[in-house]
Amino acid sequence: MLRLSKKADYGLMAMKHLAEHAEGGACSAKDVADSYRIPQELLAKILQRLVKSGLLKSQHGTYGGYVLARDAKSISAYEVIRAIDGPLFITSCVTIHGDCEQSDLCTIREPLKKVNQGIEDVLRGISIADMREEPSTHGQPKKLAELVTLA
Amino acid sequence: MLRLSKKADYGLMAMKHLAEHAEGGACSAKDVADSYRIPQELLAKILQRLVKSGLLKSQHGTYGGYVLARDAKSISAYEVIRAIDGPLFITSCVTIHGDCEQSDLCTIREPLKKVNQGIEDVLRGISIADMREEPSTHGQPKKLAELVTLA
DNA sequence: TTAATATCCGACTTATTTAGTCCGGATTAA
DNA sequence: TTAATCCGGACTAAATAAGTCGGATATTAA
Repeated sequence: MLRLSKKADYGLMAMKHLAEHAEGGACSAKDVADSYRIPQELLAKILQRLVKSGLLKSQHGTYGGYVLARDAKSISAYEVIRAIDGPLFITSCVTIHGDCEQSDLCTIREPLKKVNQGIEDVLRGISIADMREEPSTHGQPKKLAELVTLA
Repeated sequence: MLRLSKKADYGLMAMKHLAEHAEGGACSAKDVADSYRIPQELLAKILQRLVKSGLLKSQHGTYGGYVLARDAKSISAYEVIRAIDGPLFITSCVTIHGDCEQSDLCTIREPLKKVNQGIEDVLRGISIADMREEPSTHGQPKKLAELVTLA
């Protein structure tokens, strides 16, 4: 159903949390998990992946935890999601390993690649910092206009 | 992983097929299934949902089958996907029934709603007719530019 | 009227993916 | 040394998706 996994959800929440608590040192996985009632062990694994992808830095030991590796403005939702859930492919047809069995029969792969690119662009266009903003007060659009070209 | 279900894939393939075979009367589920090696019974159910959603018309009996209910240009990928997979929500948080258990704790719902809208716009911007076009020959963008406004 | 071809629809099984748990180990600060 | 923390693999459980089956109804051709 084109839904984000819970892991990605949790990851985005954690990233946002870390962005908001950038002052005051690192946050532990437990801190974050408790704040949002996320299973601690699960969140731990998610944060580990974000470290391996270079989006977070970790600090072992007492008073250790995680901090953003870069400025929140420069980290896109796309990067977070991709780090957690892997490559983003809207089609079942197209995978890392190449194309599906029905490859020569599938006629919608090319068109859907463009849709895929469009969605990727949308996700690239929003940063962790953007997510701190409160629901727009019906003013003019606040930030950026993404130009997505189809077909 | 933000992936389209196979059912949605199959549905789009079938819609495209029907668009290309609009002349020459209805196509049966079997015809379409055989063309793309889709399990016949499965495709049948998908086509039935598309009928219930008003995207296809069906004809019982010998030489019966399915035809598009409207012009291929006026049917968007979004409509097809939604008919098959139900409402499109990128967040796990937001469902038909309202918000998730962590509602008051979830801080990313609002930002993601905008992303969701952006993706919806991308999918609304491509029609079944658009999918007939062959991979672009690196010319200028062929069709439409979607303006997606975030944040 | 009968036979063949279709759609229709719900229940069911199986496969795959996602979510969550568990445990032992390594690192660091007090 | 001890307590807090990250690390990472293996595992189980839950949820979803994919596919199957059986029977009913509608339509057309012979």
